[in-house]
Amino acid sequence: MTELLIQNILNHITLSKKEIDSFCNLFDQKEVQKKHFLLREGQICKFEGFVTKGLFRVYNIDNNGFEQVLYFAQENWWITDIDSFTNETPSQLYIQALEESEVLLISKKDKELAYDNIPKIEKLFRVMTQKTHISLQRRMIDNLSKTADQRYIDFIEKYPNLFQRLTNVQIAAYLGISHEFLSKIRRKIASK
Amino acid sequence: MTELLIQNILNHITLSKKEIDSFCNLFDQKEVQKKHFLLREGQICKFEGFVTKGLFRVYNIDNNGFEQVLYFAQENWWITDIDSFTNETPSQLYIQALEESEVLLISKKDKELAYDNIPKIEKLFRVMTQKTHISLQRRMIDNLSKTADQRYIDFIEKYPNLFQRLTNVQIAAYLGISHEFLSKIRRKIASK
DNA sequence: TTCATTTATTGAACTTGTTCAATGTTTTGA
DNA sequence: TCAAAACATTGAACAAGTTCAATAAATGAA
Repeated sequence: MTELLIQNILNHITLSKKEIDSFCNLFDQKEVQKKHFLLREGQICKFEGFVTKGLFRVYNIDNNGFEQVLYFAQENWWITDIDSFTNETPSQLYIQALEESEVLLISKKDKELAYDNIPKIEKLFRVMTQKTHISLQRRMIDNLSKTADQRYIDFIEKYPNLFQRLTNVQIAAYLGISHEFLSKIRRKIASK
Repeated sequence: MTELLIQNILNHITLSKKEIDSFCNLFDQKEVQKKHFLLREGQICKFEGFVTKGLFRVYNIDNNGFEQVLYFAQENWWITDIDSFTNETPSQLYIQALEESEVLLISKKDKELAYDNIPKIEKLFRVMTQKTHISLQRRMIDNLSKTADQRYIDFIEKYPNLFQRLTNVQIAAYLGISHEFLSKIRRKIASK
């Protein structure tokens, strides 16, 4: 199912049929079982992926064994550890399927091939990286300026769909709080 | 002084003399007095800047009037509100000189001109945006997983130079804590 | 120089969020 | 279908970080 991928690309830039085909052919489809990993800490992230089905979490495990979610990726989202992928260094992150999932994967070599052969691909990833950076910038500001209560309310409003599909443990790991405290926030909100 | 800019660009990609010249000519130099602003909340950020002298802070003011620093930019750093610049929407941020400073500014129009006329410029900003995104991703993980003590120690180690030039009020606003609490952290560290 | 402003420190009371342990519920996999 | 595992909630004690007010030191502008 590259139809979703094509739509996603055309959403960012315009490409000819030929260009689209030759780019999309660089991707391999992969099915990932629930709870299975696309990436583990210590591995070098050798792919960039586009989710066509299911849901992933990209997370860190800190020195005390607690997990922090960098982001969730559902259908139509891109997924990678850009740090490890770009610098070819061991990743600090885990990427795990939270549901039965499917991704289209492109290797670093093929991606660089595309940069060289299809000039607009450079623009595509320039624009996409800008957008993800803008999102992260907004999240950074929110994390610095808002209380956990407000971040939780914002999360539900911004990602109503993810809210349905995630457990509170996962949402708490994204908000940067313990799941017990999230439970208390939920009670407080519910009692209003 | 575009020499610093040229070095910065060549650090990311290779360009011919001609390409460098025609790109660098798109920048205008501007001097910014200490405490003066390059951007204020509500304005649309119409520039991307390269700092050749001095030091800036890019910060948010939240609903309670507290300031949070998104990043500092000293010599050899790029500076903009990428959100406002890209989407041409009113900025939520302030950009202020903390010292007598100088920047080279490029407008959105001229930057897009460069994208069209100098193909490698697309790669330049793709690579640069990737790098800033990687930095922010690391900071996000650190903010989610580390205590204020550790973030302060990391800051000193990572930016010894900025540490010298900044007040504790500014550093606290970057770490996301009150300056009083930073003072208590400093005492604790000093007493060891 | 001097006076005002900004910066840094401190303590006490307070708020936000964590930790731990217990309990009940839901989901899942064999 | 049934036992195990994961999930959600709660309370109590605790730790991390804030707020406010007071004081002293450093800086800056006239």
